Amino acid sequence: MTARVRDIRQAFGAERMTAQRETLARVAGAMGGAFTIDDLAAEVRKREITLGLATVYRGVAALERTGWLERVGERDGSALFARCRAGGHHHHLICTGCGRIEAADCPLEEIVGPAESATGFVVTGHEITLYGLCPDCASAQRD
Amino acid sequence: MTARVRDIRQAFGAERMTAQRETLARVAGAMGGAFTIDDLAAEVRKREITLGLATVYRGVAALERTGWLERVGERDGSALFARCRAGGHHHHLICTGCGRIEAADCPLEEIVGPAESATGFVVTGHEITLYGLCPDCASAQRD
DNA sequence: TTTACTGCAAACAATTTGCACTGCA
DNA sequence: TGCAGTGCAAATTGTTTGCAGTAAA
Repeated sequence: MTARVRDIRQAFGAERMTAQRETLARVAGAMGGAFTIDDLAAEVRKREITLGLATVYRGVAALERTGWLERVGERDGSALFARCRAGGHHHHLICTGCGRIEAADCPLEEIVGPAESATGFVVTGHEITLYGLCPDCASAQRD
Repeated sequence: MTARVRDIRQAFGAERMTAQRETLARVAGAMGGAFTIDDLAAEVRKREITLGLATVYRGVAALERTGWLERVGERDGSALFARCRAGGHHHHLICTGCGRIEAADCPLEEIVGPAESATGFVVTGHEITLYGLCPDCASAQRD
């Protein structure tokens, strides 16, 4: 689950690599689910490392730029990010209980076609995020 | 397109109706598409009416509570709202050219069902946004 | 040596809230 | 009349930015 060294090295693409950025990529890669900037900063702090909040924001933005991280939605007004390894076109299911994230297939054709003909738009991209409870959290809630 | 009197009366459900709220519901109902709080406030101002910004926020929240308005996404960090047909699921198309937004019906079940059975999640909410070019921008781009 | 990255604090923008006041029901 | 709704301004909150110092390349 933890990101490998090769991944970390490539996380920032052609941009400059620093100790802070390595920490950022490493911790983000080990988060295991969707996380906010605050979650990430807290996790970094747990490792006894201090990073300026602005550095975290800028680092995450850079990781998003290279595609290493993906913005997958929002929670309580904060942006949610995740390292998603699923290849190809897909969307995300985010567990509102534990932040766990799963990839979901995209029923693109069934949505886009009708939408285009109904509105005259030419659809070039889209974003679909589903929120819910993963099996564990769902069963925990039933107790 | 303009909301009828009956609609306005029911917009706030059992909550108290005031002159400000009537204005709010009337203007929101006449917006024709998605709008931000700011758009709405500006439109109200055009009618030579003054409403406190907090009143607009609280009024929109109330309209959302009753289902009369729906939060449909965000633009430049501001929440986007729209008056949508009650009950029906739908998604939105955002024009990357001019920012114009259109709503279209959406067969949500076709996304949620398969996603739930594939992952074991219980889906409780969703965010769907399509990006593309509206007819005007699409033809402008061809020139 | 160049200049991108960092940290801090101040700046920002959207939204919320406290409080006294007003006016529906 | 009572209490929900209003208006203002101050407070919050997530995020961005200016700037001087530090360190990759």
